[in-house]
Amino acid sequence: MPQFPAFDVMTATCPSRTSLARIANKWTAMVVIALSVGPLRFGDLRTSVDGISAKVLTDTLRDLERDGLVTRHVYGEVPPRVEYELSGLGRTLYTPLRAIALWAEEHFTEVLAARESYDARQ
Amino acid sequence: MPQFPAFDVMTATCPSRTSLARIANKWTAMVVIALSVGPLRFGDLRTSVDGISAKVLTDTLRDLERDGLVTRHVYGEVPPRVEYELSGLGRTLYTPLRAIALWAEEHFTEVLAARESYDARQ
DNA sequence: CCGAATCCGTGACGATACTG
DNA sequence: CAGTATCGTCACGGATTCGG
Repeated sequence: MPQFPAFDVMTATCPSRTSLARIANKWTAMVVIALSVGPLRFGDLRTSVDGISAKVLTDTLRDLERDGLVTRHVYGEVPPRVEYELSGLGRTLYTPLRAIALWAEEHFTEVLAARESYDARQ
Repeated sequence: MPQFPAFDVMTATCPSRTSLARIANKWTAMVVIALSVGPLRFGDLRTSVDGISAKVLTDTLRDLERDGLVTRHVYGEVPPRVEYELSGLGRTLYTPLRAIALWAEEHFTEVLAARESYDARQ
């Protein structure tokens, strides 16, 4: 087990908590991963991130835009066209998020098995 | 930007979503990181993860135990002593989680700056 | 048709008090 | 010391409706 030096995330006063909180929600990771292929418009994101509702996708994108992770381009067309793209900062987030997603894909069978045996024990 | 092949996390039916959801909450990452140094008892965890309440810590530990990420050892002593330890599976989760925490610590200034300028714009 | 705004329920989160 | 019990709040997330 590694040693860790200045553990700022662990102290409640440190503002790094706020950027950790941004990631700690249901959809952020998937949206960022979906955008990692390049700019996508709203509708494509909606089908790419399976199961997300329109409202939640808008909220997630607003938050990501507010935190400088995503940029938003509106084209004055009919029908309307809005594209979302990862910023430079957003791209730095992609690698660790992808690692989390890979972990989830690799280990979910073990997680489900552990859960089952835990529930059976009660 | 990289290509991704079989993107199971992105499909709503895939059970890997459930293990992704485990990480998508406020405290899991910090608790796992705190436990990465070795076994800790409840009280030490409580002070290590600054700001967490007893109830929420218990809930988080229960969930982690249920999913096989943490083991719980009760020593029949007075006063009671309970130690929590990362399982093998839990240790595989540490690396990606630590990467996320590092990202948060490295980039929170940029995030806060972006947020400020976004809010000023409204 | 595409994207945004409105309403609303649930559940995570948190404070406090209490028990073995 | 290591939790439980109870209650309150609030924001996340979902169905629906609106706008252009």
